[in-house]
Amino acid sequence: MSQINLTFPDGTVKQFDSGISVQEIANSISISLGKKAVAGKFNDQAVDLRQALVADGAIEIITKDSEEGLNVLWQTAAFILNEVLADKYPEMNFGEAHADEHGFYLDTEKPGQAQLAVTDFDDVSAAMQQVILANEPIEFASLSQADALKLAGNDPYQKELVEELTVDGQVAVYQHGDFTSLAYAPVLAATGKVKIFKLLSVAGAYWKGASSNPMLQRIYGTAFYKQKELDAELARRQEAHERDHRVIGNQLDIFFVDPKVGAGLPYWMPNGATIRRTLERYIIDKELAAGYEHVYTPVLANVDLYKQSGHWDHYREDMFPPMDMGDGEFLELRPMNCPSHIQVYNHHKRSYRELPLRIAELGMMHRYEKSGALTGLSRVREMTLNDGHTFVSPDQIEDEFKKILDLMIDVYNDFDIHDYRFRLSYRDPANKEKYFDDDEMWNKSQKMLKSAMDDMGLDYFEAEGEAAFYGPKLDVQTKTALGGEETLSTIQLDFLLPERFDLKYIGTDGEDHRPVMIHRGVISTMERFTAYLTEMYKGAFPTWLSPKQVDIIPVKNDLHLAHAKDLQSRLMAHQIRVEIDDRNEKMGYKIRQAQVNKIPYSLVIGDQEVADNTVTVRKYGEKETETMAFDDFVTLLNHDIETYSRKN
RNA sequence: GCCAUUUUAGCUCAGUAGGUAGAGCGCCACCAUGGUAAGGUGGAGGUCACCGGUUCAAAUCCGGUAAAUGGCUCCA
Repeated sequence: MSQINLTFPDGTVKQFDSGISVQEIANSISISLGKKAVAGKFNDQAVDLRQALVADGAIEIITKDSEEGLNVLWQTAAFILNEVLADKYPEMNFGEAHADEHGFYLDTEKPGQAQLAVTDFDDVSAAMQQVILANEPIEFASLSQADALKLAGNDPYQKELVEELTVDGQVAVYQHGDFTSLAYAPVLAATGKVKIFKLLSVAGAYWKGASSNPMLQRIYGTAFYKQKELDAELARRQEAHERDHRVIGNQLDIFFVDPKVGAGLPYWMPNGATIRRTLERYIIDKELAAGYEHVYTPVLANVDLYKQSGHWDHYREDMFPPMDMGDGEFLELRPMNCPSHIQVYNHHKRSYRELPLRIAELGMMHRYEKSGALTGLSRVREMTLNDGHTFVSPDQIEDEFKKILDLMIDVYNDFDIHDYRFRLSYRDPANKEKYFDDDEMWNKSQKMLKSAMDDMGLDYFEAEGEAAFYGPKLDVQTKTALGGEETLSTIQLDFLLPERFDLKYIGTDGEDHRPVMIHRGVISTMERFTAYLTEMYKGAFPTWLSPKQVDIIPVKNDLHLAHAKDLQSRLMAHQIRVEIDDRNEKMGYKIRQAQVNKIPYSLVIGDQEVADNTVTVRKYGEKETETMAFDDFVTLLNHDIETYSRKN
């Protein structure tokens, strides 16, 4: 019998008889591993425990309690869901079943009928429970492609999947009773191994993720070995909901969107406006210190400007339609600020001595986002971007790129933002028509970005098809409360617009030269950044950002209100945002209100405080109070604000 | 834009089977009230998203529109 060499994760290589199964390999290592094993990984590809191995390669055992082990459980739950639905609705078509970050999903289609709905979940769940209780083996088998196609019947999606999953004329499948499913990924060996599951929601999803394809009905669910784990997952979802900036934005009166005015056009209430104004002042000061010059440019411009920039050709579906002024002029709401800043650059003849020239603006722009994409403050149709365009000579690109990154990292530290990853966003080579057509430019600038990142020793990942139409980008990717990934900051290299607008500077040689543009946004749009911070802080903004910073609570209005008012005006003289709660309510009630509204500091003022010129301070989220001299409290506040309440 | 669901008081939600609306919180008033998470009583507040249809009668049934939510596609 021939032998194969298998490499284990720790690097050791062992020899086995060809045809050995993953389960047998696990057993050979230890009895406990054999028991805990739920699947294997062969050359980084998840495989069933019963898979026979006949070639050399890297092997890894996936255990029940690992993250990948959970995927096997989810895949099994999806298999059972698939089986139950196929039994209940013989005419139903099925797409792939998959595990994702928090559970599984299965794509379904009832041709020409009402699709499966949440109201069907009780019935379907009950049927799944029966399959689980029966606890019968799920067989792992291999069919010829012809047999598999026969089983797929009239289901167009299954037919396509059979073709895709065929290897050497054979298709791996799982079978339980009369039901056969394609093996998309490993499942457990028996239906009873799925202990706790829950169907969660339905949603539309395009077949193969292409909007030109039919839309299937996707059923989402999750499963665990223990009820406690499911409870924890449901609690996590609840916590995510409570963190959602739309929920907090409503509770704390930060913003609203009025359908009368228009979808995606948010109103900033005084609390939100205070946060925004604080952000704007902050970033402008940072930029001034970094050598930027701020401008104001119009949100409307002649459509010709965007024809010249290329937005008209490459970005039109995201733009509001032009306004016909009736005299041959067409005005366009700008979707980006770059052409405006180019006009600023071009307003004077420029010398190499002026470079890098850094133009910045809190630039308001309008993009016609698809209705289904709009989300609270994080995806809107009118937004103000912390925009900046740096014009550099080619030899200054790398240095300027690093300066911008330094600024970004500095700013992130001030906000205590640490959970993010860098993405190098390239154009999609298979889809070149979406981008400006200049291979050399793309290759050159993509390489340049990568080498600058390597040079700075920063971790990043690369993504094709994420570039802007005019050039590649470095994006900073963060997570929203609900788990979605969003771009916060971005730095983009642009060799194209300088060409299109014929930008020049006079070099040391007295000749004209072409500058390069770097587009950058550090704190994103005011809208998205506010949404992000709201979720990150869960509405408990650090003192410097908090709409209300201090809440003064007189113990008894008759006796202490006058003193409270005196304290208020003294704090206001220090630019502190302070309110007095002089309602006819008990103290406990007012303390509760201050906590519910997440005000950083509550001050209780009674006889003692009036007599000693002290304040009794309760910090948000803490139960203890501290009585201190008023002046010390002012010092504490100022320190808090000056350091942005950073933890480090 | 697409699929599904939803839309009732400022907010969160009830409203059973068609018979023209309720609660809690908030707001207002009065009473009570001296130390760290909800004192009491009363009151105001709603074209039941909008338009149309079925019906003697529609918050409730049907159709359309808009918006929101969950996803998909697309993006700061």
